[in-house]
Amino acid sequence: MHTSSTTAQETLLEGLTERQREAVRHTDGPLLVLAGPGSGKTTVVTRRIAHLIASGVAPYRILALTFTNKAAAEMRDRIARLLPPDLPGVRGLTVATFHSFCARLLRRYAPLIGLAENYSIYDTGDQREAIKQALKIAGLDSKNWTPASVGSAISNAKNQLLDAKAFAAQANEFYTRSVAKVYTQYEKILRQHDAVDFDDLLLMMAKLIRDHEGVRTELQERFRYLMIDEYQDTNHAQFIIAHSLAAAHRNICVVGDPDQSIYGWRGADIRNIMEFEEHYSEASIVPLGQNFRSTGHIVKTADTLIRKNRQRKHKDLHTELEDGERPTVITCRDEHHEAQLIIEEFRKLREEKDIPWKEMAVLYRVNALSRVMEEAFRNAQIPYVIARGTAFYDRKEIKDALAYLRIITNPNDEVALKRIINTPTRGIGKTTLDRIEIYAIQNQLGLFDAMRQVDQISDLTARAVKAVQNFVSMIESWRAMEARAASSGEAMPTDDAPPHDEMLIPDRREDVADAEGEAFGGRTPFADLVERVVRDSGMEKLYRSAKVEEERERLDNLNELISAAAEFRPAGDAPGGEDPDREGDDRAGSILAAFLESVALVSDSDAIDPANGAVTLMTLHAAKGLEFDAVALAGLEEGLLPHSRSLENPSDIEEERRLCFVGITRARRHLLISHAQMRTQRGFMERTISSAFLDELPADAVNTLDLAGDPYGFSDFGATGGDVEDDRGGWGRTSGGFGSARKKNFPPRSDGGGGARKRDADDPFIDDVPAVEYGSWTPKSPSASTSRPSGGGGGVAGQFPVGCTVRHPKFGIGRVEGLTPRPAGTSARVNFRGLGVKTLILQYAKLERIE
DNA sequence: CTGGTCATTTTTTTT
DNA sequence: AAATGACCAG
Repeated sequence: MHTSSTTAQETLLEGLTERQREAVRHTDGPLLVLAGPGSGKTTVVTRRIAHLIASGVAPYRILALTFTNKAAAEMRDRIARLLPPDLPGVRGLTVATFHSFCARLLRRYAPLIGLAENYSIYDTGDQREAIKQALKIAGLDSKNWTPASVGSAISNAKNQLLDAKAFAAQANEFYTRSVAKVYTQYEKILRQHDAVDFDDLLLMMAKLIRDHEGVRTELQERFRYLMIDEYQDTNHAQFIIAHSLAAAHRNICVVGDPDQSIYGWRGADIRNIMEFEEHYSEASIVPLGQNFRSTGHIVKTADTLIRKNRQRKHKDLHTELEDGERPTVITCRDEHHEAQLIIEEFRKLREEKDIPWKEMAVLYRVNALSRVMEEAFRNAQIPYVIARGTAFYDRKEIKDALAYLRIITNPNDEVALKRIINTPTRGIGKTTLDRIEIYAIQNQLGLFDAMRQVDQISDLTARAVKAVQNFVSMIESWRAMEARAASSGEAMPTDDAPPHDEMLIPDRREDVADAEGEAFGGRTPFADLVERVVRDSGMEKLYRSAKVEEERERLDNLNELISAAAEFRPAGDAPGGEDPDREGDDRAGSILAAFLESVALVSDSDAIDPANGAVTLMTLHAAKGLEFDAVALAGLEEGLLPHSRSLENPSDIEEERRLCFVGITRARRHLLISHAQMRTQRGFMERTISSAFLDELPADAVNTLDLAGDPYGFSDFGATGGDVEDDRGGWGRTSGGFGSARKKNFPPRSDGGGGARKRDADDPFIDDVPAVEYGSWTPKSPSASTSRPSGGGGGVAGQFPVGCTVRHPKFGIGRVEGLTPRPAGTSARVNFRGLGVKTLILQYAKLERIE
């Protein structure tokens, strides 16, 4: 036993430098690891944890905190690989993000602080809604007070651990006093909704530890060894949480690099890492300056740049690798040219150096730059992925579905409720909602409770009452279903029988056939619930019958959500328990709650999947912690990098410089830095000024190349009209974007890039051309997309089948392209000559069928 | 009540 | 350019 762990310990030191070993071997007491880029930080951290375990520390006594789920997952994974697979108790190890750690503990200790266990987590969008409401109540004009600016003021306050009361107490200027008013209202709203925002997770956790000695000692008892990654990015609240946890045993190991602190705007306090030694005078400090990642010229470029920062502790950055290729700075004409040149370069690297696409990345300061890049990569037929992890969960249909799910667990989540109360439309319009709200206020009820008693509300049409009642009982039937699932062993796969239930909509399995497909066999009651929601809510029907392809794709996304639900397993390492061997399955809430929590806390960087063979496009922020053989750093222009918002404050400029430093140090061997002379911003093409950072790069380590006059930028889009070899791009002529013409003109995309097509404004053949002159719909091409068996259209619809020609008193002659039955009456999409498509309600529109 | 059109605005970065 | 908010025909 002892021998085996001794050898295990030795194995863990293999292949490390003396410095690295020092960090790995360290066990007790405070430790600061200053880890420069590419210095083997993750290796050191994971081995250190494995080493602790090998030295006899029980895994459940260790807590490692990161910033992103991806970092946590990777750490967990790498630690697991360092340990014998059968080691007992490994599952007790807690590796989590700050936010998810806090979220779970808050759930556990919710009653102590008067929080509902089933609380919702408000994302930025939800937060915005709540703040809007707060602004209204506080009586502030939303003209001068944008939800965003107030929101960030509130966020700053929360990061400083100032709650509304504390903030108000120290607010003496007009501005802060106003913010204080909104803040107070906002908090009230959150509490009424049983909701917390991201900052609350930290704030409330910090307060919980501070104010409740029992909790504090319990957690200190359990987590004897604390590890914090990316420590330079911690804010004050996180600082307090970490140090309260460590106060008793002082076994705190923090790892970070002040030069990579890029989250100051989010409240990260670089002093946390700079002053670590002042907080822990007995701390050991291990600087890791040797870079194992990048070749010499790249390291020198990065080092030279970062030395320009004044507020900085000097750190020696060096490499023993060969000098390698020099980074190249190129000047381009405009953003299109820039994208072209990057693509040329990547192609060359692939062909000549055999570098795979997945080892290449394009980095930029702002997401807005991704559009042009994306388009260029698509046209060039190079596989690419955009690191937008939230993108999936940002989709309207997904947000809607999640709002439905939220309302199941938390009836007081009114932001969710309002979002979906009439989506898809079910006849609960604004007037109805207003009346319900008034009733709710008069009777001191929550919105949902008010809806439960709609029949008590005067002035509502019978129709509206009925609609509301249906809505309420739909939600309640889901709730019943969820409760049943929760009580009957939820991890069990279901037998195929759908839970029998008071169904509002007959459960037609055939409808679902294609929703199942791949998820076959792995179905869980929870996935069934999600599916039910998608179906009962009417979303399925809505999108299935949509006429636009883009809309119909939303159904695929919803199916993806169902699959995600089927695969979802709550994180096992719920912290806080007393039982060492417990497998951590002690979450307070249901699977549903855990799912919603995990979904609320995903980040962009979580989505980066190294497995796929594609070039990665992402922001500099998202790139932190990653590395690639080849990196292109785009948009090195004043106003962009450094960003215009940072120009006033010298310390903000330093953060921009660090951002640039982070970008440079992502590259292993090839680095291309670009700027364009002209760039389209806010719809206008403007002249740019090259970034001051470019002048700070070492002249002897980089190549500079002015390609603005370069001829081979021809490849642009302007390739007007006639470019014969490009027969796939020709939007225009044949298609004209009407009728059956679908947007399939682009080469197939690897990833759901889908939309964002661009009109070629220069093409004389499209736009403003009356659709009728283009014969595409004269022949009876059974335009696959629009033909629908007009189901349930009812009376009038039969007279105007899809494809027939009609006359409208005002719009003239047109052709019916689609019919959509709605409660309000069937609507028809009619393409009128010279006017384009209009949507008309058949029963009102005075249509006349001709021919 | 719905959905289109028109007018107005834009904090970049993210848990 | 794109996304939200306000307004009116059907």
